[in-house]
Amino acid sequence: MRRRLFLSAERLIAEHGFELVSSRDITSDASANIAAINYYYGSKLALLVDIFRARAAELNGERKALLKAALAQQAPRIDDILRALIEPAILWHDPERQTALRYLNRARGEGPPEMQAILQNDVGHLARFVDAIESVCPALPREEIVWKLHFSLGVLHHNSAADYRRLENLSGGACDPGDRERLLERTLAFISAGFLA
Amino acid sequence: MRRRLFLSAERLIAEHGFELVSSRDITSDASANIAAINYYYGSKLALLVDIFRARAAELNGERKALLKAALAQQAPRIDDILRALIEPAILWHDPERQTALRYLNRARGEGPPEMQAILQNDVGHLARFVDAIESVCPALPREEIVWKLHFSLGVLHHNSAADYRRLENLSGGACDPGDRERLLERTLAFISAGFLA
DNA sequence: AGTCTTTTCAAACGAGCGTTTGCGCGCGAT
DNA sequence: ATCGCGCGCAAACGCTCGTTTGAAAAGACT
Repeated sequence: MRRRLFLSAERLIAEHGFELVSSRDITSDASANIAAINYYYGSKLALLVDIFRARAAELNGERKALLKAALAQQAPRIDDILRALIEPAILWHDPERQTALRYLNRARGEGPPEMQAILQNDVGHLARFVDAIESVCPALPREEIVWKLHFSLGVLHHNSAADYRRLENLSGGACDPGDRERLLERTLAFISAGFLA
Repeated sequence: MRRRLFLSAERLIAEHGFELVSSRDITSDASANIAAINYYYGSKLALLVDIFRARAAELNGERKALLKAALAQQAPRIDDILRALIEPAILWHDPERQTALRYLNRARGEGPPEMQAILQNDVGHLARFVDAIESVCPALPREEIVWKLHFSLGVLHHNSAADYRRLENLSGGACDPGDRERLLERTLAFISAGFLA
């Protein structure tokens, strides 16, 4: 039942957003009683933060592993490092992980203040990427690296369903965000160019 | 009174977000009665959409004028076009316009569905930029231009107070988002490089 | 079988929300 | 002086929200 609440909450919020999903929506989707959320998680907020922590840890774990592999090469290039940052966030495409990604994306923008505080303060995993880029491009001042990483995350996070619908309206359907492999290459090309400028 | 409600709603929402500001917050900030919003605007939503439309029109009007000026040069470069896109959104720094910017930024992420629908469908002003870039770089396929414009808007919109606090946490205070002129140049350099890659 | 713990359930609680009501004030025009 | 009207106001309405309650049901263990 705990797990069912977790998955229902995650899926409903990924689809409709944090503001539009009530405790009653979640418990009825999970075929549970209204009181179940408070019984298992203490509060609705605690459930949502639990989901957020679990999925963020999963994502950052993959990033960390890819970064380690990239740095283990004998001559790592900045593309490899940036790829380790963005690949999991673009290529997760089995249904459960895609849902998890949409949940995390929403949490960034519309999540409760407690989540936003975590996002602001937990920068350890990003600091690893700053260090990695510094080791590969010693000429780049650290301040410059942080700024460009900030811009790159802007590109990466600009990936909500609403953003895509605008993209398709603008291109008359020529741009297909469903082709994740090409999206990854396009994104990587764009931000790599920004770093090498 | 209409104007007072407009400005109070805009300022409070820019500061605290759409979800945390109630009709009672707005009317009490404007020294008005709780019924004033419905009397002057019909509903709270109508007021918020009114604010959104007014400020978006103001912003896009400035962009349009700058774009026209850029294209009037005898040999316009892509930097000039991109600058017309991002300069108003970065350099507005008198207090009222800064508030307006924060309101618009929030509307993009946490605004009510009606606003998000406008953002998705009103792409005319962006189409002008696609055309302009096409006229300057005829070699770039239109699909490519739209993708890169999409990425550029990602960089531009990654500008909330929360994003900046993370940036400062990550850089140990070395990055100063308050220096708007430098931020403009940094941003322009990053996205221009992406277009020329 | 009996006891104790864990889980499920219907019902209600209190608070906050956006909105509506209906009365009365003040002011300009007749 | 009074009528009409735009406006301001206190109060209440109906609704949804997250949470709590207390008892019934299910399960575990001796």
